[in-house]
Amino acid sequence: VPERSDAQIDLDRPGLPTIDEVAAAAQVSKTTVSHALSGNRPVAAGTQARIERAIEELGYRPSALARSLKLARSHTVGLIVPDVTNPFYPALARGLQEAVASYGYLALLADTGGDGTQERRFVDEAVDRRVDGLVLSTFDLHEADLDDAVRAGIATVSIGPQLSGRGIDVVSADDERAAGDAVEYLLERGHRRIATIAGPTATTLGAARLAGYRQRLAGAGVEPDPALVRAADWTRDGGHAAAAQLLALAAPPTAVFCANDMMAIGALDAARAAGIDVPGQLAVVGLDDIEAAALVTPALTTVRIPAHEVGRIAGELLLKRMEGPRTREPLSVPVAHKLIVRNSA
Amino acid sequence: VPERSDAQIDLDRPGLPTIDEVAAAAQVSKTTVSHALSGNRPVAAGTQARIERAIEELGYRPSALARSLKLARSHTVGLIVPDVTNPFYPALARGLQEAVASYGYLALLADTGGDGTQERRFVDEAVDRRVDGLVLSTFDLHEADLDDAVRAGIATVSIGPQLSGRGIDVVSADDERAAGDAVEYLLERGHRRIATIAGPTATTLGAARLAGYRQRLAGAGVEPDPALVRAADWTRDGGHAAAAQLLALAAPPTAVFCANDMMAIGALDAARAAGIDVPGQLAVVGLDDIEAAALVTPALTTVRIPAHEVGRIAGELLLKRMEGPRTREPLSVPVAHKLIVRNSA
DNA sequence: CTGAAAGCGCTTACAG
DNA sequence: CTGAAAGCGCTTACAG
Repeated sequence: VPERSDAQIDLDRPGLPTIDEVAAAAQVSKTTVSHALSGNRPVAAGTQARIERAIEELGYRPSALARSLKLARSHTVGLIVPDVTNPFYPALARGLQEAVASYGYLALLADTGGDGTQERRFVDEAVDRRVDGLVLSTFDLHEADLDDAVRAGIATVSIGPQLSGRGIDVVSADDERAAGDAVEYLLERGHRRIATIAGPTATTLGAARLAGYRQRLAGAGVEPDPALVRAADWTRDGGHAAAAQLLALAAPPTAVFCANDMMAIGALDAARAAGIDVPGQLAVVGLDDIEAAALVTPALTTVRIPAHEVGRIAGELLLKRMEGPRTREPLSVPVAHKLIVRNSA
Repeated sequence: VPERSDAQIDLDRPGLPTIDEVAAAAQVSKTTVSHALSGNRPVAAGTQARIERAIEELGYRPSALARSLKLARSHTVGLIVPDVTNPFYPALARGLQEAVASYGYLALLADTGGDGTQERRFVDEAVDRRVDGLVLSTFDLHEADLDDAVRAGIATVSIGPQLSGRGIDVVSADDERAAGDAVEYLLERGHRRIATIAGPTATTLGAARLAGYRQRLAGAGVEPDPALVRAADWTRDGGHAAAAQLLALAAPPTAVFCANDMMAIGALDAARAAGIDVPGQLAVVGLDDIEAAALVTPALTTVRIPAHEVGRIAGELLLKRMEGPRTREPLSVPVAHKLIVRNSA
C-alpha cells in the first residue's frame, strides 16, 4: 500500500502554510525543508520527494518577508520616475526589470508626477522596506535626501548627473551635446530662426538641454532671441501650448527644437491646429526617440537616447553593488545618443 | 551640565540602527521604544523625549520588513495593469493610491504589457511578499490563478467582471452599454455605415465592447457588415493601422467607434495621414475619456469611464476587507459612464 | 509607567 | 544525510 500523507490544502484555516507545517507533513525538520528548497545542502532523494509532495499538497509558498528579514536582502529594487505616461520611462523600467530579473530581483515602479514631496516619500518608503537597490530619475531630489538610503547600504544609481556624489553611480547621456546635435542638424538644413521648447529650466535635465541649444547656436554665430525660448513641463499638452505661442509670434521661427519627444509631438499638434505645414513651414526636432516618435505624422526627427539600454545599464550597475563587494568607487557610465532623421525636419 | 547621549550616526557601521540600539541609547527597553513610536501605550514625557532624541541622533528608521512579519500585515497593496503608457491606468493608480494612503498603505504598480505570463508572475510575487490587497486589471488571468492569493487571505478586487467568484470584489463599468451608447450617438447623428475598431476579442473587455456595438446596431435595424469590424491591441499604433485599413475599403465607413481612446487617437492619426476630414468625412468616437482625449485635434468625442474614481473605489473595497471583518459576501460596484461630446463626432 | 520574554517564518552555523 | 537552536528586528500579552 503506498503511503499517502494526509496533508491537504486546508481551506478553513486562514493564511498560507508555514515551513513548519511542511516539515511536519514530510516528517523532517524544517532545516531539511529549507535545504530542499534552496539546494544549499544535499538532501536524500527520497526525502526530497516527500518534501516536494508535501509542498505541493499544502500549497506552500515561502514567505519572502521572513526570508528577507533573515538574509537582510529583500531582492527588490525600486525605480522612481516622474511620469509613467511618457513612454521613455516604461521602456527604461523594462530594461531594468530584464537586467535584474535573472538574478531574482523584482523591480518596483513608483510614479511621482515630478513632485519633490512624492520623490522624497518614495525614497523613505524604499529605505523602510529595505530595498536592495534604487534607481532614481528624479527632478527635485538632492544628495542629502539620500543619506538614509546610503547609510542603509542601498545600492543607488541616478539617471542623469544631478545626484552624483555620496557613492551614487550615474548612467547618463550627454544631454547638452544631444540637444546641441539636434540644433546642429537644423542649422545644417539652413535654419537660422530656431526656437526651443525647453523643459523646466530649474531642473538639471531642462537646464542641460537648454544649454546645448544656446551653445550650439552661439557656435554658429546665430544671434539668440529670447522670444524663441519657451519652457514647458515635458508633456504633450505643454508642448502644444508652447508651440502655439511660438507660432503666434510676429516673426515666428522656421524650426523648433523640443527638449523631449512628448513636447515635440505636442508641437506637431499645435502646427496642425494652426494649419502650419511640418516640415515645410516649421521644422520640428525632438529628443528621446520614444516609440511613438516613429508613429506620429509626420514621423518625428529626433535624437535617440536608448531608454531600454539606460535601464539595463542601471540594472547592471545595481547588480555589481548588490552582488559584489560593498565598497567601490562610484561609476559613471555614459550613454551614446544618435540623431534619427525622419520627416518632421 | 546638560547630559548628552553620545549616540551618533555611525557612518562606518554599515546598515541602519535597530530598535535595540535606540533602546540602549535612550536607556530604556525596546518595549518602551516601540510604544513611544506607536503610541499604543502611554510613555512618560521625559522618557518619550529621550527616545525621540536617540532616534534623531541615530537616524533610526523602523524596519517595515520586521514589522510586517510580526503583524502579518505588509501595509502594501499591489496593482497590476496591462499598459502604463495608456493614461487610463496611471489615473486609476492615483485614485487607488489616494484612497489607501491615508490608512498607511503603499500601492505597488506592476506593468504586464497585457501578457498572461507576466500577470501570473506578478500575482505570485504579490502572494510571496504577502501584500494585503491586490487590484487586478488583467486580460489573461483566470480565477484559478488567484487560488493562492485567496488562500493567503489577500483582499482582491477585479477591475471589470472577468474575475468574479472566489470572493473577489468587482468594480466595473457596464462596458457593453458604454460601447452601445457611443454607437447610439453615431446613429442619432444619422450614420449608418459605422465601423468599429475593437480590442482583442478574446479578452472579456474587448468582447463586451464589441457586443455593445453589435447589439445597438442590430437594435437600430442596421445590417451588420463584417468588413467594418477590425480588432487591434488597444494602442494608438494599433488604432492607426486598423483605421487605415478601414479607410482603404471600397465602401469606407462614415463613422468609427473605437473601443478605447488610445485607438481612437490612432484613428485620428490615420485620417490625418490619409487627408480625411474628421468629423466631416469620418466621425470618430472613443471610450475612456483619458486626459489626452480633450487635447487632441479634433478633440475626441468619447464615453467617459472615470479611471480615477474606479481606482478610488477599488481602494475603498480593499480597505473594507483589509481593515474590517474577514468574511463578507463579495461586492460588485457599478461605475457610471457618460457620453462626452467634443469635436471628432 | 516600564520591562522580560515569546514569537512572527525563515536560514544557517554547529553538531552528530 | 539530518536536526536543534540561535537569530534577523520588530510587537505585545503578561507581569510588576
